[in-house]
Amino acid sequence: MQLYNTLGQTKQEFVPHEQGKVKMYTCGPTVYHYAHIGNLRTYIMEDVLEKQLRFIGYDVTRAMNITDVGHLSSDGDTGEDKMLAGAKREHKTVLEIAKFYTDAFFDDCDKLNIKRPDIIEPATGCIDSFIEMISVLLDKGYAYIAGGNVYFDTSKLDCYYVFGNQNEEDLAVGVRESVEEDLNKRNKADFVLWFTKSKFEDQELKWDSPWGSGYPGWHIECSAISIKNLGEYLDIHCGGVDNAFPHHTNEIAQSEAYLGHPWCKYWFHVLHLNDARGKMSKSKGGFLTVSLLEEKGYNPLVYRMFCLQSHYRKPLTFSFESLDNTAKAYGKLINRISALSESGEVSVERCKPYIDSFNEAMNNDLNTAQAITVLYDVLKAELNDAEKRYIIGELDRVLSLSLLGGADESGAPVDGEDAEIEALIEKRTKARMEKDWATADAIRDELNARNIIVEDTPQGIKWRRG
RNA sequence: GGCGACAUAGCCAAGUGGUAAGGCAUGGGUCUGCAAAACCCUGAUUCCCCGGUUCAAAUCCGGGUGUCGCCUCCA
Repeated sequence: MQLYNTLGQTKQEFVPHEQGKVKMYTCGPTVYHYAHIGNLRTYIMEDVLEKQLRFIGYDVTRAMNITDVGHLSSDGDTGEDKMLAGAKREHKTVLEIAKFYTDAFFDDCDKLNIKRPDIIEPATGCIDSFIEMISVLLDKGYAYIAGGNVYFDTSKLDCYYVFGNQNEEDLAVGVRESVEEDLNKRNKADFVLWFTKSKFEDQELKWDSPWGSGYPGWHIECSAISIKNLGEYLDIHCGGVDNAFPHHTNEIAQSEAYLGHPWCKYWFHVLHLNDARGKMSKSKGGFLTVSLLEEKGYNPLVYRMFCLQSHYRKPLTFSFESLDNTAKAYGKLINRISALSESGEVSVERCKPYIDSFNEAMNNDLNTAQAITVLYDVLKAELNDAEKRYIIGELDRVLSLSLLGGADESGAPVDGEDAEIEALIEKRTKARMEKDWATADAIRDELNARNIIVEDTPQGIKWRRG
């Protein structure tokens, strides 16, 4: 498989550290608010990566953290911790907030058919690992204590700026308004490993450490959780582009200083979802969530398809015009697939070329837009319906667009409402037989008003929820 | 100021030197009591601009322009 690696900024052949096995790490959400659909774009693309790796035979182990502490300072450093601000806003404790939004995050993932990582670790459960790692960094001379905090000393590294050719002198400190320079730092790029003194004095969660009561820095979490669960050699580290610097750069610095050898070989970064104003972000407000899309009548999987039609390394601009476009396309696709019968013998031999071309697209740096066109090729192909269903089912193991409709059908048993609809359809059929078009159309209008779509096909009348 | 990504029809988008995939929308047609669905047909003399290399460039090189991101909160 060819993958673009931010480390080196080129497409490279993917070769895991241990043959046949892939260790994958994902920077998880900060659970102080709902995830917006831009956040979810990253998780969708990572999900596709993981599933494609499994599809072509790798044994994948994937871990993700839940940030319920640390790197939570509020937007613009207005003096409140994000988790604390969330807690105050909703009159809950920090841990209650974390639990609530963690659950909300996974609900959204479920709706988008995003598989749970094998390992999910909240940061608050790994404090001992952070302390152990920081202790080693101090012992090895990669860290120092100043003003009550423990800092990582970037000048001890041969190469700090691993993702590009930056010079430390060019770093603009405090570019953002209201972010102040930390005078305890020996070098501009140094970062905090452990806080005991911070501008957020009312930190709700604190832990004892050799350096005093405090809480972990913003970057140590991912390194420690990854090494603890996936070992000393990581194959793929994922995240949104905005994490490349400084978060991932710092992770590499501290992990390799701690381990004493190279750590992660491939860095997979997903570009942002933009709207007319630029990057969608929680701090700007007006962001879209999965529930909001549902309220507007969109199936969340339409958003998944929207993401898959683009490439993960391209900025994607969101607009309702584009989403409507995809909603239409998705509806048509599902329609065509559900019209397929179960008849015919499946010849794996005949199906193979389509699966091959799907893999060819996907193994070329996850060309999902190209991979989706295989779906259309299959529908048009000279294959029997059973074969088409078989191929689509296989491809959907990676695409996860519920193309064969499983979830919907099993989740909607015939209930009272269905029986009532069936009765109305029956009545309309009778009217049509008698050429009583007025009655037939009236019934159809009534059903339409209840969001039921009625279609008169040569095979009989079909109905579905719109 | 420094670093990085992106730029193809109304929209989403493939394409990595050989003469512009696919999807949605549009228009026309078949079918139909009508509608819907389905199916068929219909689109860029051209790939942000200007140079260069080549028999041949959307694709390579040089120089611009524009949009977006990062430079210690961010997916």
